[in-house]
Amino acid sequence: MENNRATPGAKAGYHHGDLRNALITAGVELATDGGPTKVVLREVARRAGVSATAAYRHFAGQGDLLLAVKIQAQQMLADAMERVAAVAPGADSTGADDPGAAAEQRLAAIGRGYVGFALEQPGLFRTAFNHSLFPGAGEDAGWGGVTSPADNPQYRSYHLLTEALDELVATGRMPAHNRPGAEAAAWSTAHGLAMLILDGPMGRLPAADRDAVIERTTDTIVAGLLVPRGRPGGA
Amino acid sequence: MENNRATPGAKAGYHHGDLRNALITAGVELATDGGPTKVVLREVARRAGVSATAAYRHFAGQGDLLLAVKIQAQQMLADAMERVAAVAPGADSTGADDPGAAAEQRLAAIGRGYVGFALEQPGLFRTAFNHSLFPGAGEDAGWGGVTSPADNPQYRSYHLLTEALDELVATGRMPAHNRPGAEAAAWSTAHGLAMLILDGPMGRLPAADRDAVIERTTDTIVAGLLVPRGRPGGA
DNA sequence: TGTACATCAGTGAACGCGCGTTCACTGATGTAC
DNA sequence: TGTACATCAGTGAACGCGCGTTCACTGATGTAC
Repeated sequence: MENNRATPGAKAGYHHGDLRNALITAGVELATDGGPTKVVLREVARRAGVSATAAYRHFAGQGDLLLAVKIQAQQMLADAMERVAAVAPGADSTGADDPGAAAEQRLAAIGRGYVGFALEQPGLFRTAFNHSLFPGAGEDAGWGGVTSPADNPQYRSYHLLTEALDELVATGRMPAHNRPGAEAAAWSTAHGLAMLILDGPMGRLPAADRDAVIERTTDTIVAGLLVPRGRPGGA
Repeated sequence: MENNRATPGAKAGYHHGDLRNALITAGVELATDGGPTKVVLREVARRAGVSATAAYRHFAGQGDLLLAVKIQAQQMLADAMERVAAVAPGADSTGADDPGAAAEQRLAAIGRGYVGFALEQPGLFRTAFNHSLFPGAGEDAGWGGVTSPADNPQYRSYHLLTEALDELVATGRMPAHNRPGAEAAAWSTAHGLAMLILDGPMGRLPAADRDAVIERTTDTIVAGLLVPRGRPGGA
């Protein structure tokens, strides 16, 4: 295995050139197989071909490094979802016979993409949602508020979800009064499904059963989002 | 702080009498404030007023001890849900004007109980779902299959959920063809909601907003469970 | 009821481990003149 | 273009820490006779 030098042709020397990124990459490697607890400063430095001390030129400490890896994992989740959404029907809002149905399928695809990433990359998924005990009490550990704008790494995938839901309203397929809080409901269901499969009681299901559960759960939450419900204040 | 002796009046001696349980109790204490990573053999033994070595008379090692604590945390979650369910309308299936509505409220109460436990006892909740890396690859780490019977510590709360869903069908409020997989959908939504509040982007919401999100998400998944959907094989 | 002895459930010292972090240092790079 | 020097980005040895676990041990308990 080669050291992760800045560019393949760059002469290997005392100065790395892009050590910060190389360390993050090595950290992501470790997170990929083993999750957040494997992201250990000394091993990350070792993988980058550098002394442990060197990491302190680029990160305040292990917690800071792990936070950077966490944010990277969040971005990789967002990338995966964008890839899925790009393929889903109605991605460009044109050419669909039934724009409402297309938006609905798009929402379901986003959910499947989310759960799919979690199952294919459990280490990264866990890292993205790592509950960091030590980066400072009360801190956000990589999350902005749910409604915060674009420098939140999760914002891209959150935005995908928002768009799909908006389109469901625009096409008349979802009642406007169902719209508030819809992101939370959709996201919660996908997230819980992923977690219960990874670490919970659904982890032992045969693959076919598991896929059926994913399908039915997706159908259920989509149905709940679309069906007219009592307006706020009603029963 | 006293050593955790078997019984208050028992004479403190060389032999503890109920050390296994005392160690689990100390482990639960640590898990309560700090989650699973705080459940460290030496500290558990210290809290029980005993040498670290003594723990090896009762557990194979740290992983085994943590597993026992995890199972205890699962039982405490089940207890909390039973408490909530006992208070919910229709708990005894009698005396309700509208049994269907009662069953629906009961389901919602179970969900709120689940999320409530997670928010009130985050350390225990995380411990109950701790992804243990080392108790042996391929092992279950405290979960039986979703359909397995009563020696599964989670079975009690799972059973509550099953009963509520069955009753929704029995009262005609939920179409029978919605029934399969309904546990997974309900559980996933509650679990994801809890997780996203604890470790995810919904952690920063003001309490009022957070409660509103919980309410709307609950409504959404319940609506999805109740509304007639396409039968398997349909679109 | 008393005694010998096996077994059980503790003790405490010691081990090795890998970690995060600090320290004084040094080689490489860039800039002023 | 060349040289002096400040600054930057590395090195490697060392520290203390708390952990899990092993070891030889010993006090307490229970049982056979």
